[in-house]
Amino acid sequence: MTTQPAQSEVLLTPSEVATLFRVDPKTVTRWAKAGKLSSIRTLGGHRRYRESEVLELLGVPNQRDRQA
Amino acid sequence: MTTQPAQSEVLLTPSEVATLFRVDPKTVTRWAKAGKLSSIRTLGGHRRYRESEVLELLGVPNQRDRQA
DNA sequence: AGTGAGTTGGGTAATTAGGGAA
DNA sequence: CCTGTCCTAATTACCCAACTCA
Repeated sequence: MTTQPAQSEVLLTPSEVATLFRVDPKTVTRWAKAGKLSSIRTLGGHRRYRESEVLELLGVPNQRDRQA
Repeated sequence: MTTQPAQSEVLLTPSEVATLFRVDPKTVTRWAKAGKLSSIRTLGGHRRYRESEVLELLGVPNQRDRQA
């Protein structure tokens, strides 16, 4: 462990999230627009999603909260 | 490039499962509601089904349990 | 600087959920 | 007991052109 960025979060692209949920990328965009999924924007306006949040919604137990 | 982020289950839509079983999609929904088939929900409430589980129920030998 | 893939936006069909009755 | 169908409302999928990303 050397220089660990403060809070590095693994981000997923719209198509990656869409693949996980078996939906269209556009649907993921609607979820973000509806506030059901938090999104981070690139400087060009493209959306990125937190992997931890997506996996959580998919029902995949998180490593940090595996005591739940 | 659709990089696979994490181990993801391949999911099937209700109509796809219905086609495989030669039943109405509504029937698949009843199976899920009765707990006979596990389902994952999209953020909009639509159900998705695990391909591995469906194939298992169809009698297709699973690749992961091929040592059985 | 240019190319190809991915994303965004808006608009319109197609699926799905839910309950209920045959 | 199980399934297929009818109904309405909600969600999702595919169409386009323009922009961003790597």
